[in-house]
Amino acid sequence: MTKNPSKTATGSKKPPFYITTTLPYVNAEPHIGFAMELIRADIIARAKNLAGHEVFFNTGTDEHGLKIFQKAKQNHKEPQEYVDEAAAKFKELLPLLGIAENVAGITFKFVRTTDTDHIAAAQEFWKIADKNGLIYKKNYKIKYCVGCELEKTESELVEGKCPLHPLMELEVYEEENYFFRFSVYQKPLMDLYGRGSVSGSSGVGERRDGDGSPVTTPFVVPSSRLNEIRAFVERGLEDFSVSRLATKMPWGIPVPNDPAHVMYVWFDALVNYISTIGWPTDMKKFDKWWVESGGAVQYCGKDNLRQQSAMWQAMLMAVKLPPSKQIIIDGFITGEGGVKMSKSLGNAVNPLDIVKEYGTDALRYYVARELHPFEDSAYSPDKFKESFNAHLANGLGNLTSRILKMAETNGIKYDLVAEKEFAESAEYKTLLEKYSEGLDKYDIQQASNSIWDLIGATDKIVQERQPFKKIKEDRAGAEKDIKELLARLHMIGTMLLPILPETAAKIVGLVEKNKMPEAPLFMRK
RNA sequence: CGCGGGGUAGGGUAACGGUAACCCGUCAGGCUCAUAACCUGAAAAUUGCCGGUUCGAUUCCGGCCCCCGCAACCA
Repeated sequence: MTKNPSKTATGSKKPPFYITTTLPYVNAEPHIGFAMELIRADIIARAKNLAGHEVFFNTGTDEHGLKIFQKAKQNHKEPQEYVDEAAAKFKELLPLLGIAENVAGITFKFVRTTDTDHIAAAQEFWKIADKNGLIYKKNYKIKYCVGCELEKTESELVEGKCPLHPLMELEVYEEENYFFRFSVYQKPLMDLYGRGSVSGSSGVGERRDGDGSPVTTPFVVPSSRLNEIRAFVERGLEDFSVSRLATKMPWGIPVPNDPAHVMYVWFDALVNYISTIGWPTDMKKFDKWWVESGGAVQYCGKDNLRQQSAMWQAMLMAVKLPPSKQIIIDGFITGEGGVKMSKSLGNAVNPLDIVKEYGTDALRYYVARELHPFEDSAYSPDKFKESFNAHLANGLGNLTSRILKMAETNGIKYDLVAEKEFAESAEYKTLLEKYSEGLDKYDIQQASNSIWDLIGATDKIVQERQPFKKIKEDRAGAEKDIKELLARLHMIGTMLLPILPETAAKIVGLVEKNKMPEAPLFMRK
């Protein structure tokens, strides 16, 4: 088997591919950050599917825990009622973002941590980890600020005091909790990070893709995040609490054989990555999507680095399951000037407002090309509008109009001979390499840039060869030019398929039917 | 000395030892197939500060200043 999917011989089966987002916690409205994560995962899912892989695409909602319990109470609702409504809201987002819910070859799943099969899976997971000796009970010191009437974590304290009530002594009491033996996984985790990394490959038990080829990209992408988690694990790990007293916080999955405790939400939520693909009841399905595929590619924000790349991996080891395939870390979307987005600052952006004004593909374009694939990026309405006008209206949309107008009025049709010729050109090969390499590295911006390189080069050709003028004295020459332009446009549409599915399908369709768009693809704003 | 990332034209980014590149915006010219779109050209950066290594540093080393995450049970 070859490592490069594009080199796989026709007919040989490509391994299944599994990609997932994190499950957003439903204590707040869907925000732009989650929309971004979903769009990116969707682009990768579609691209893999188009490249011939069968794809499983998972997303959903995380619905247990104290914050949700409190939020439900605030709204005078039962927790279940509250999360049902919240989950529905997140689900509504999917079609507006153009998520591949109904695409042939992509199995889409929206998992909720309150689903009965997820609850059963989380309990089974706990039982196995417990049986393997990785869960134990111990007294846990709680620091309680009487002033706030709240428990305080170490990170909330300033010099050992509650910053809001620095004159009051914290009450300390002990509570029995279950703990996970995270500490024993320091070495195994370091090994995991070492393997498959570009530089420090150990050569032993390398991570393998479903077809047996070694995974050559780092376990955590980008590699700066891999360094970060490595440094964190290297400093030593402490066991972490994985339960809460049900009397204090009943909204969670009951701990097996101990109804006095519920699972801590992280422990519960992370299991979704395998419960969603049938573990532990449908092991055939699980094997396909977790074992044959080489595990999940997990998109998450940088605040999730530890949970995804350390805690979850250790948990998998505790139940003797193979690790995830890769963790892809996103940056955050910030407001203008890199200021954190927040409701209180009033600079939070609702993805639905953008979709309403500009359309689904415009938002997808912005995420794909204007946001840094791994670092923080600033969003501003002005920037959005500028890039929309420059690249979607003036760039892609206008190019489509001008080429199809020439083709339609002169009755010149797209044909495969011209397309084949262009596909064999050095120009196209270079672009395609940039495009595929970008997608392989999860650098969606690079992949998108290659398409806009082609758009720019094609605009230039129209200007230089002037087929609209040439047609008057040299019909054959102009026809050849226009056929090449049509081939180029067709190629642009094809490359755009995973990124702007709706627009891409439209372009491909128009070229094949030799029809000029009835209305501009993107109206200048 | 907690850990990590970063400071490059008006804005956003790239290059990472050898004339500082790209996109947006601005200005001038060209074209008329196209969505006042498109093409060409120009202006615009002493690459955070100070010192060192080097024939030569944005790029390597040391120090300093500033910004942004994280610092574990916060989902």
